[in-house]
Amino acid sequence: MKRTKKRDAPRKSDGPARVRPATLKQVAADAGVHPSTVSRVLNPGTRGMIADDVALRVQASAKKLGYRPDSVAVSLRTGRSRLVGVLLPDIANLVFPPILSGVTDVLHRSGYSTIIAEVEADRDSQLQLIEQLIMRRVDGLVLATASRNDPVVTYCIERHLPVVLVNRTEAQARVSAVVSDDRKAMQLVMDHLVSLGHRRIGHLAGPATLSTGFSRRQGFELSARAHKLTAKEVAVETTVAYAREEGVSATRRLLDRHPDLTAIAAANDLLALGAYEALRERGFKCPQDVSVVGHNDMPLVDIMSPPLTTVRIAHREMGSEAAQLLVTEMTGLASPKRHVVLAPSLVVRGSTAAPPTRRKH
Amino acid sequence: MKRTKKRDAPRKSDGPARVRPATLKQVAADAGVHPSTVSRVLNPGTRGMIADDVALRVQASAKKLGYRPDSVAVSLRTGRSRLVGVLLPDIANLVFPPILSGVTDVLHRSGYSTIIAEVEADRDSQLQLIEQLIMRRVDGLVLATASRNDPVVTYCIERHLPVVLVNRTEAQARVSAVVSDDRKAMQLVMDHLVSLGHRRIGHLAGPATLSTGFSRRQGFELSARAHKLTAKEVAVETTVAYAREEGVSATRRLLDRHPDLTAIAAANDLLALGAYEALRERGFKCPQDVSVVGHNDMPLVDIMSPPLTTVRIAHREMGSEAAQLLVTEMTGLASPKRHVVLAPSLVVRGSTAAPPTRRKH
DNA sequence: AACTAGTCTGCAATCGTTTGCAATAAGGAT
DNA sequence: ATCCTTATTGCAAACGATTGCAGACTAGTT
Repeated sequence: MKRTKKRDAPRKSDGPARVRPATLKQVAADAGVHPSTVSRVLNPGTRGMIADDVALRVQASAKKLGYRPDSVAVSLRTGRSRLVGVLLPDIANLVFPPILSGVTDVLHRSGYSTIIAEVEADRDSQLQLIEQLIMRRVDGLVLATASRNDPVVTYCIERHLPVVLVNRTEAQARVSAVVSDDRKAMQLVMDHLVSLGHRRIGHLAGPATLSTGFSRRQGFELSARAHKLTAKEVAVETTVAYAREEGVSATRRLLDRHPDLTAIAAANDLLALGAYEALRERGFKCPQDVSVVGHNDMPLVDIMSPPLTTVRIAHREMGSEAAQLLVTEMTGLASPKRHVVLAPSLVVRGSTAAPPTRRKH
Repeated sequence: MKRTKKRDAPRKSDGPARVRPATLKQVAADAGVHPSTVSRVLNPGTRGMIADDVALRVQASAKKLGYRPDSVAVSLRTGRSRLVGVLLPDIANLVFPPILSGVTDVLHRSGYSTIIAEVEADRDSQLQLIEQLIMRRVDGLVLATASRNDPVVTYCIERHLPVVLVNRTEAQARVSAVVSDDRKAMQLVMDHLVSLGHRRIGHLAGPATLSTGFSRRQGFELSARAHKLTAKEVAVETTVAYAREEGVSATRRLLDRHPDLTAIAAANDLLALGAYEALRERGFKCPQDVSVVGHNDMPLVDIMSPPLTTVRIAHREMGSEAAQLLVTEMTGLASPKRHVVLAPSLVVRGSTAAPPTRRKH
């Protein structure tokens, strides 16, 4: 008995045979042309090379067979994957979902898929993760994790991998970034507090390694000076992470050192909520005794008691803006590193009021 | 002048030449062996085929050149991508980040990357998205979006694509799923309320199309019957989405129909927070006049006023469990569809108390 | 001494596209 | 009629890995 060299696919059925969609070759066979012709018809850039009648025939076949290009093969051949990596410090932090949402929305709209990774602060694990993403040939990266001096950014620059920073930026301006105007934000906060009559104001600063922590503190100090607050009137306590417990302990320290302050400007809503706890614990009422201001206007702070006065940042827009930047940067061409600074706004709610006329002991 | 056929790579410099890592062939050349040998050395499964001395030499070369397998090429050849898709209804919903976190954690640990997509309820856009993921040859899917009768699940089954549902499940049990015991949870809630002395209890039900909405309502009704509450004593209002405003309006309707109820069991924390608002609006105090119970124990509900009594679900564990299931399912072999049901627990806080002895008018 | 069995490694095809180059045909200019 | 463009399509080589098959060599058996 003579064996045909190759009938169809021998298809050794290892497990449930995954149903594969039609391939270029099959479409070509159906339309009676060469695979390359099909490719050219289907790619907008080369569509013009092919005569209209042939193109129509090919498109018909493609539609008939339900052809979808295999993006893995495309990636291999072209070297671009239409994948971008998004690195987040903490998915569970309420600030990031809107950013992420904005990022993925724009990217999907531009035909990119996103690989999302939550990374620890640990540098080595970060680099390892980037390695993996590069292995997957991501076309670009969105970093929401940048510290003011970030080795990951350096690494990407060396690898010529397009990167956009979002929310946090680094000290040097080596790559594009989209951030909120943190200094300006603190100015708004201070203007508000001072106009209410506060002069003894404390600041719960974020980590100094992050641009948000650094710049907000700077904003606080500049603004304090602008309002001619003395060194005795203002106080700063630094935290090592944006977390409620950090806010609690930092507020305690603040109150220990300055028992007579009448307002606290926190670098972050979670810190502010921590302040709520610490104040309650010490028997202070907010806002009657001490006013509190947060930062970020994250979900639910509007229904705390008291509703938190805070700085609103257009997080979603921040994300979509960053994605937009990345898309233009990935399409090659010149890359004029851009820095987009979004304007924050103050949302006044119930946690700020005029300071008490006399300090209760 | 004679042109060398191909010196190195002609590398037409379109933009900044992306730095490519070493390839198999280069390692092979360095070690003086055939590429296939290198492949065999580096893949644990075939490592045994190669003599130890050769293997050592190859490994040395690989390390020296910093070789990393190109996963795109691997995908093309093997048909598996080590990518899984994760579909979420709403990244900004505080319930999903912990789930996501659990999922990605386990998957990364197993060498998978995750493509995360936020999808609209719209079925067509969902299917289109799945199409895209299949195009990318994802090895499996985690769905946090399942409705009780979900076309996406059907689609995946037809495509023989491994799927695991998380948090929400479908009415039939065609695929593996990890969910919380929603009926049991409502029983805990009702036991708590009844033991406090409540009998006139309202339920803010979630969408009936979702297993959570459906089962929690069912749990409520079964439990009411078990406690011999009459049809007049209990009331249910359905919402069309898990959102605060929905909670507000549904609570209004509930109070309109049953002005004398003393407790509200919500199918979700956001609905419960909506109830807070509606109650305040009508001049009812929680928990003095009306007790409220939520569901999910999402972040921050512990510092609301009053702190919300709610059902705690191990969301992160739910995610990691689901990922685990998916991993075993993706490794092929037999796939014994499993249904993991996690036990919920009641967290009693300040929003529940004994009913008022007399109803204030 | 010949034959069989067993190790180890190389060969070459393949996954599904894209793309430089060559080939063909048609049309216009001379 | 010949030559040169120009438009259209096919050919075949990549991209970087995996893998069935076969060849070479060693060792063991009769």
